Amino acid sequence: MSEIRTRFAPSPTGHVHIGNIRVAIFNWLFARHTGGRFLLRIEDTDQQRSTPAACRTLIEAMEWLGLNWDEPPLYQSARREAHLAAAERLLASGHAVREDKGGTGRGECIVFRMPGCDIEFDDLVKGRLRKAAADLKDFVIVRSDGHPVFHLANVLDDIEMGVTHVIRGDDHVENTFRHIALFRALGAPVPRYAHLPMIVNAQGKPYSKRDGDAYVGEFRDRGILADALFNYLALLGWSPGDGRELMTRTEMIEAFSLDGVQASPARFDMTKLLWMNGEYMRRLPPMERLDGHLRDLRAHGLDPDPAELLRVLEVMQDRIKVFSDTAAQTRYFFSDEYPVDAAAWRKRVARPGVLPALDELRRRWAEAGEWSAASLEAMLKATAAELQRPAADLIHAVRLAVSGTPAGPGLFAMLEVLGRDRVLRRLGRAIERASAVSASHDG
RNA sequence: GACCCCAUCGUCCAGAGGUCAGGACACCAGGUUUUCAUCCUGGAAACACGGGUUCGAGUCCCGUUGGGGUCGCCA
Repeated sequence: MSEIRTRFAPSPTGHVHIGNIRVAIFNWLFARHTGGRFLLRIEDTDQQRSTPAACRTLIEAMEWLGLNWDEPPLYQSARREAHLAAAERLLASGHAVREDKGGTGRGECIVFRMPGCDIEFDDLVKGRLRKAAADLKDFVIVRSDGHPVFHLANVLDDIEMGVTHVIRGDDHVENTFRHIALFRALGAPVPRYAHLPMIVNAQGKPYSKRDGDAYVGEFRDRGILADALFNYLALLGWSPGDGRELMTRTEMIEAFSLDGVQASPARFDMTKLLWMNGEYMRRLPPMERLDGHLRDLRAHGLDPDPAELLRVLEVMQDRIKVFSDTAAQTRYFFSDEYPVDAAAWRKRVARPGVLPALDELRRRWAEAGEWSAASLEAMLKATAAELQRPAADLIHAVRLAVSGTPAGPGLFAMLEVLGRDRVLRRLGRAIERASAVSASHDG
């Protein structure tokens, strides 16, 4: 019984908040670090919200993040009889009484009597916490409609599961005094407690429904990698102490300790998460990223051949930092319909002397024997030299003409992937458009 | 209002009485790159305030201010 057992005990709703999932991460890390067990309890006693779909959402989120549990999950709703039986025992032992609390006329409920002494405990992150008896009030453990209340169910299930360390959100500290009294009245050992500070939004305020980007599913949909989110969340309120930030699961497990947990709330910083996601992204082989990129492209009405996408990813290198940026950054590889940066166009294409040069280049590339990055580059430079223009002028113009944007991968690698047909077609189209514009200006 | 908790660069963390208060993200400047991203170099940037304790305080104590949590027959 000296084995450490932690648990994550969410009440399933359709959404899993990042604050909650971070609690799960800390429980998981602590269990894995100590060689203990990480358990899952689903507190599904709220009939309205705890739908099967909500439970599925929760489990999916945990699986996505790799938060595996070591024993079959306990569904709190299945424990009702046990909860009620325990309430009877508390009644019998005099720890609880039946009464119409507050005289509501709703009938009798079961009220737990606080022991009347001060209660204190050593919180693993906040230190010694104490509450005077006068500030501790009796509370309902079974409602007049016969339903067990959270406090009772929670404590009883922790006993049932043999939980040794309760790691939960800061918002539970006040409950802990009552829970400790309950454990004692029930004759069960009191677990150790660790209360994690809350995560607040960019404004430093507690998260509310109005805040976007706060549900685990939204991060996944947006293309954030599970490992990146896990790593980022683990670092919110905890650090290994030696400055390491990008860490593997193994490294985090090895370094994790509740001593290193911050007692003050942490602000969620999307920018840093995005940076971290980029770091994880670039370490991923293209083959492994394929699905994520494909999903974004399809969501934007593009459906490229995987082999072609692979070549595109190759030339894009680490420019795409989150899956959801894929279509925006690579559309021109898969479709002739892509936006054109008007300001850049004016600056690099609609310039005197550029059009004839582009036209000459198009003629030479049309007759090129070999369509490779190296030969294309050689031909462009030769052309520029002969026309006595800086190669950069042509390079920029061609880039705009074939991709519509001034930013992107190395031009020649890009041209090679684009292929001769598309490049010549777009060059032609660009020349046409540019001369039409300049003609109208002249007239 | 009562009870409790918290307080180091803009943000996340280091700092367990003696450090030029360190790192990361973001930001700014320069370099590399045909562009962008990457990469490299450099820079600006913090101990909330006031009292103590101490030879010495970001570190300990008290107060102030500011932020947060809880005060349900919700979980």
